[in-house]
Amino acid sequence: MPSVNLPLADDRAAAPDAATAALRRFNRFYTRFAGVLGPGYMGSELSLIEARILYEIAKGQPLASKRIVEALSVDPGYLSRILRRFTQQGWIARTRGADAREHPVRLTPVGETFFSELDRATAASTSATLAHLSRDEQAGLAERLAWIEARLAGAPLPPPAIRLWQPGDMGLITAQQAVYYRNAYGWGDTMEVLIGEITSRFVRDFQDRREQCWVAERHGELLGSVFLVAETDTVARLRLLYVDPAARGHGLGGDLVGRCIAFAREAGYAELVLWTHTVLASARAIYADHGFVIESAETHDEFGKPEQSEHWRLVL
Amino acid sequence: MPSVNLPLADDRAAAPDAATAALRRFNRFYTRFAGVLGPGYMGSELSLIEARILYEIAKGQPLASKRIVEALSVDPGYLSRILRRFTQQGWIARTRGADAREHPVRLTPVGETFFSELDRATAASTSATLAHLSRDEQAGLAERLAWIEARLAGAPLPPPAIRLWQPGDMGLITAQQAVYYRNAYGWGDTMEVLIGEITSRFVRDFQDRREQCWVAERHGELLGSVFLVAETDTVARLRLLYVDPAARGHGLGGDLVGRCIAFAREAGYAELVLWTHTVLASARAIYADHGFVIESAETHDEFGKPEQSEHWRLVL
DNA sequence: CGAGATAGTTGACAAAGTCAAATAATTGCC
DNA sequence: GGCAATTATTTGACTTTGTCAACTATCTCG
Repeated sequence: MPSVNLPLADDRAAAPDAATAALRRFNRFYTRFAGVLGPGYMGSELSLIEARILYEIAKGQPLASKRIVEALSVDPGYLSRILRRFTQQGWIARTRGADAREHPVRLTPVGETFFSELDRATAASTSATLAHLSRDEQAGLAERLAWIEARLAGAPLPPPAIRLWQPGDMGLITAQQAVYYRNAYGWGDTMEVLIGEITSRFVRDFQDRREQCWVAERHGELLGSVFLVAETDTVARLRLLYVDPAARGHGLGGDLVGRCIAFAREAGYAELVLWTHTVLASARAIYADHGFVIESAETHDEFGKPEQSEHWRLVL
Repeated sequence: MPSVNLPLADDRAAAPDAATAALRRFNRFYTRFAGVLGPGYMGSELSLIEARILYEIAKGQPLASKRIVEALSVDPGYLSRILRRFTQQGWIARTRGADAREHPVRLTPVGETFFSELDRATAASTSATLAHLSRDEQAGLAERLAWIEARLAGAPLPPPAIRLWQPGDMGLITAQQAVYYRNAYGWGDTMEVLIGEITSRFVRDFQDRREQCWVAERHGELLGSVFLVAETDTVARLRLLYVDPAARGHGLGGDLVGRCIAFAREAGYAELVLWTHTVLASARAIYADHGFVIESAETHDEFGKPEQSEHWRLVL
């Protein structure tokens, strides 16, 4: 379910701290929403923290208190008492760690049973919340949650996955690049038409063994793409290389070009050509890195304003 | 920043309760994330609940305890004590309501000052969390939060907004319809090409006064679209009417067709024609409702399998 | 070996939250 | 109009939750 990020005119008019307001609003909403699920966790006798602690133990198995304190930022003294209660319930047992200061805990069989029941009940309750959503909406929800978590956590994002094209990709690619080149370089509607024609033609004339399109995707978001099309029997053309600004600087463009070159060699082409523009500095750097050289240059006016374009070639 | 929901092959392979797992995971993440902001709210002396109560009062001004209890599901006794503390602090004053059982509270000037400082501090802190995100990411975040809140709250979704097309829409429309017709009717790649060509041509030959495209959008999601293009001087053609399954049954398709008809009349066309398929029952119903009648029908094989198609006409 | 750090526990509290009974006002019903 | 039932809020008497600092048992490093 890939989507593309298209900043549009009306978004720009929005207040600069609209995002702040949105997050605060969501915060209010979610504390209430989760709070409904929360106190007296899922009808069990556990409080939310206790449930979280049990979850950490179940996940980490022989787990020192210290780890729980770190993971949940709970007071060590408080934790100690909770763990004693768990022990009295027969859910956990203390073990000896390599370091004898630690008294790692693990679930007893009774604890395993209790936890798995709790887990199942929680899942069922969450699932019920989601029951009124359609399959597509559920998938959309999961994707959005992952996206949000990644950004808010400030955690390093996973590298985008590169895959072959599939139906639906062409339109997204067209939209993404058209909007990007409009915003970044002021290239007009003709650009959108041009890209649309290239992608349409690609699907129409697609030759399995001699042509290909690669797409980079992360959390359902399109982050880059490149096309390799047959020009003649011996010449292949690389087209529409694109890397989203959000994904630049991690070698994604190079990866995509690398795939093209490898594929072109496999397919038995003698050379690989491409057409690009002088303003597209980072793309040019990638081409140069991979051994492409400029054959010729010319200025044209197809994008609504004059641009210097260049023809590059790589002998395979 | 519209996006489209494209259910793809690999998504279908995902476990049926992937969404449940995702929500539970997010729950764990967000309680921790919000918890960081939470206890000892934003460095103020208030707890999270106290801050929320103050927020409700500031928002609702003369506000009966009862309302707060409802909004926040806090214990009335507990609230009573908190309100007494607020009164002692000089932040709020009790008033008499029309119903003398109620003792609505409102902020004193001191309270107003205190609240606005707290509010500013909270906003600043939230804003700081968002500082490492780009403009686009912030906008994307806000949209996703709103989307999620709407689904999880189970609140009635706002009706989609209908607007005129803008750059980038064409690709999204193409992708959306291509994927939909593939999944729902098994129409193949030619369909994607066909739609892509129609949308490309629309942008290329766009005539401001005689042609138009309307797009329905909600929370950044494309939910429907329709095109009106000039066929001859006196005949206009309605093309590519589409309403997302998620938005059906609320008259959106009718609205879109209505806009086309109104525009066609304005623009001075004598008639409006369209081409559709017998399997597209709901679209056909809309056309019939708006006075279109079938002129002719034929079977063709352009979509990868034989389909019965129909030509409809409306005299304006 | 011994000083200083680390993991966990305990005692003594403070804060947060709950529940039922009490109070004051209102509504509905004859 | 009067009285029982209901509603909004408060209060007392609790329990639970959470905090902080002191304490014990180990470990680490020179």
